[in-house]
Amino acid sequence: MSFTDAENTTFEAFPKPTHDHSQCVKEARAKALAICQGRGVRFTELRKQVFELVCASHKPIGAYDILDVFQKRGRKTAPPTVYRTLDFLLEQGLIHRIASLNAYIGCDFPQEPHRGQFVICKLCGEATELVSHTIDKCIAVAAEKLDFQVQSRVIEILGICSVCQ
Amino acid sequence: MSFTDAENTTFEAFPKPTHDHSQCVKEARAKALAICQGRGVRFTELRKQVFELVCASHKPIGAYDILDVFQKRGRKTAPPTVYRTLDFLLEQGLIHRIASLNAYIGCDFPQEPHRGQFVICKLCGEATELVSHTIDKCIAVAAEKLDFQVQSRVIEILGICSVCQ
DNA sequence: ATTCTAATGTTATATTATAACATAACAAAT
DNA sequence: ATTTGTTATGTTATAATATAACATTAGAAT
Repeated sequence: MSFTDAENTTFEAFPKPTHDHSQCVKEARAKALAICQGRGVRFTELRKQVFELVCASHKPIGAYDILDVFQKRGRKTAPPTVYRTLDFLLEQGLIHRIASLNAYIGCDFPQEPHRGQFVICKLCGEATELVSHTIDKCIAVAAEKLDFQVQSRVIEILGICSVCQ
Repeated sequence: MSFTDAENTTFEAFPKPTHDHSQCVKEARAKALAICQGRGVRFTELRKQVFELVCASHKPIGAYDILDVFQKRGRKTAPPTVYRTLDFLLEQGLIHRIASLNAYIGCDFPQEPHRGQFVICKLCGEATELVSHTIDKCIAVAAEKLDFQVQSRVIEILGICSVCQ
């Protein structure tokens, strides 16, 4: 579910506990595969598995959490394998990194590469992606005034979600 | 130097290489001292020294950089000492943490506690603090729509500053 | 089949941060 | 000025996050 309000902010609601998450992951994987095929880059088994782990919930997941899962599955894996794979997924815009948590989350709008904006619940850990064109605009205005060339940005809003209040 | 534009964004220009930085630090230290006295918290020698190191430039500085300086000065210091002191300065709003760099920078507006918004040059490392009420407003609107209680936020804009272009 | 490149494996180590407990410095009250 | 309670700092160890450097494997393209 997503909105575009008067301020031109598009965002998803905190994922309802009731939503069919297996379906959610399935769609994300199909999208990711299509994007990779379209770009002529390989969505290997390893990449697919890491992507699925990242998308397994709407809570950002740490690199070492991913590592642990692989190791518990009996796959002997070292940190560089995980980090490289995360880097690939980041480059392709299939996931985002949450700097304030050192963690990773699936991108809800992978079709067009963009910088994520996130609302993150400190209690349940759920994170929601925002797309606020007003914020983008405001940043663009400030950047222009400073004659500053924007390359990337980190926008993370932390607090308590409606479910956890 | 600071501006407030039509979008209600207040910000400082990238510090001119010509500005009198020793004066800049001196003022910051006086302000910090006054704030601590006003609040009845202690601005100890250690805290003063860490604060001065953080304010020594307009580039965010890492905790271990601070540690190195202390050790080079012959003061036997361990990480917890530095981190605790940084935590104190953060709590008092005298410095900010830049999540995307794991680094710390002096706060330009310590009188009233706030969450920083930063523009950071990836080449020279200089960082400038923004205060955009438009961005704040936009976040508030989105948060209200999501029924989300904002506790803190991370806003960091990375790119190339006018000097480095 | 060969060759080239991209992907992954492997080992080691760098960087950032905190837990847990010990000591010291300071402030307030006797 | 001593005691007492509290805050600040010291100390040791280790946790958590991330990357460098080089070896091997798997795919793609000829």
